[in-house]
Amino acid sequence: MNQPQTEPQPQQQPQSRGRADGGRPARADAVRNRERIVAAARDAFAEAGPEASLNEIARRAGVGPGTLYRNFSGRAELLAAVLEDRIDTLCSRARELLSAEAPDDGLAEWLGAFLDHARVNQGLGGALMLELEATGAFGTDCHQRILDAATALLTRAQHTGTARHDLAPADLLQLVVGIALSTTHKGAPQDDPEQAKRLLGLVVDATRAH
Amino acid sequence: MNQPQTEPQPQQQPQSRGRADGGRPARADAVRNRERIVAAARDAFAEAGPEASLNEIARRAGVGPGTLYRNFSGRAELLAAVLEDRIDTLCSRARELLSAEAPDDGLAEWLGAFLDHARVNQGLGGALMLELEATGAFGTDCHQRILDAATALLTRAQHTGTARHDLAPADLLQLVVGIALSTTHKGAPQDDPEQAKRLLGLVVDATRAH
DNA sequence: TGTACATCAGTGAACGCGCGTTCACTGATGTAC
DNA sequence: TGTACATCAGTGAACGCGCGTTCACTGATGTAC
Repeated sequence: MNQPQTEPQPQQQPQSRGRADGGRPARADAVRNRERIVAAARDAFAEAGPEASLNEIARRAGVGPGTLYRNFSGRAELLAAVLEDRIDTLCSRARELLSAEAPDDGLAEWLGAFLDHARVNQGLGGALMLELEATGAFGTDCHQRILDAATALLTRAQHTGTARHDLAPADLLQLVVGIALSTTHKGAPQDDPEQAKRLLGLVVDATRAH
Repeated sequence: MNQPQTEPQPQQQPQSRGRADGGRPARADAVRNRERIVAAARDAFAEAGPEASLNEIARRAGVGPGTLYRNFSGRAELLAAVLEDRIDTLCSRARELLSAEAPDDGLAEWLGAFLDHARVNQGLGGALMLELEATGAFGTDCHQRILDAATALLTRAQHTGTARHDLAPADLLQLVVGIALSTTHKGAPQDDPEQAKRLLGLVVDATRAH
């Protein structure tokens, strides 16, 4: 029934971007640190996968763990930051390929790019994109944007190319994510990009009508 | 230069099977506990994936952690014990299907069984089988046996069926493992056996010559 | 331009947690008589 | 069959570890004058 005596003031809620919502421009060192954290996270996720230690990421970025938490609410948000520009790249690549000469080839090439993307971070890129983000706090954007890109390319290949009509974009993506996951081993003994390419080739073949 | 004072005697090295190498038959409670540990591990791996807590497994089996270590050198050996009879089943199924009427169908059906197997334990079954075992202490048996089964069925489908000849058994397995991995989500939000079946259908289609 | 000040990002020791693993001890089991 | 004994499987508290996360404090930065 009684209020806590020492209200420790909220503090510490993660800011949205480079600029505080209300007024002040962001401090220079704050911006720099945010960038360093994202860069460290990119490396760490690529090496150790999506479950890389957050303390380790902070250490690599040369900041205290508290600083990481001031900038990001947790792992999911950090992942999203890392994935964001990768996804931007994929989406604009899709836009280019939509005006490619052969729709089938455009689809195939984009799937190759998507596979490369999904294989970084030990396939987490793809896996979390399809899953964590859907439940994540910051919106379903990433997942949806990739799905939209795939849908556009596949639809075109179905209408003016030779892609089979009984194929859902989500299934196609899931299959490629599977290739990414199965070809990036846990402890990274040796991954095999050649095998990944071969497997993608099989999947691409499977998209053609009979 | 001086020897350690209290040599704590070796003790505790895991016994091979139900019978001690030298002489004595295994004690009744020892056999019972081993079985309970394997059963608990089977459940735990299925629920929490291959990284399920070993202490938790011991707890479920109603034994102390030390007992687990008396019976198994560690996670890998425990996994192998769990996988062993699953793999036995797959191999004998393969033997049956080798005399199936339509080689293509035999291959397709076995791949379905393999997919089911790989999806249990959150795809670990497949993943670790293809990887950990190769480096594991107890032999490359599991991996090799699965590969042999797949090779036999695929070879037959290539010679007397319609399977394309430029397809390696290992690639085919890897693709199916990928499906297993990508369709069994991390936190098990909802896995979707239907999607897994659809994806397998696509892969099976991809095995047919043009 | 130079200085005083308020803001708020950064710090990092510390917490609680569950993990894998060990080992001195206990006691159930099977054996010998 | 009944009893004494030796073996060795089982026990579980304890260890060290790294994790995610917190928060009282410090001090760099940008602003106002």
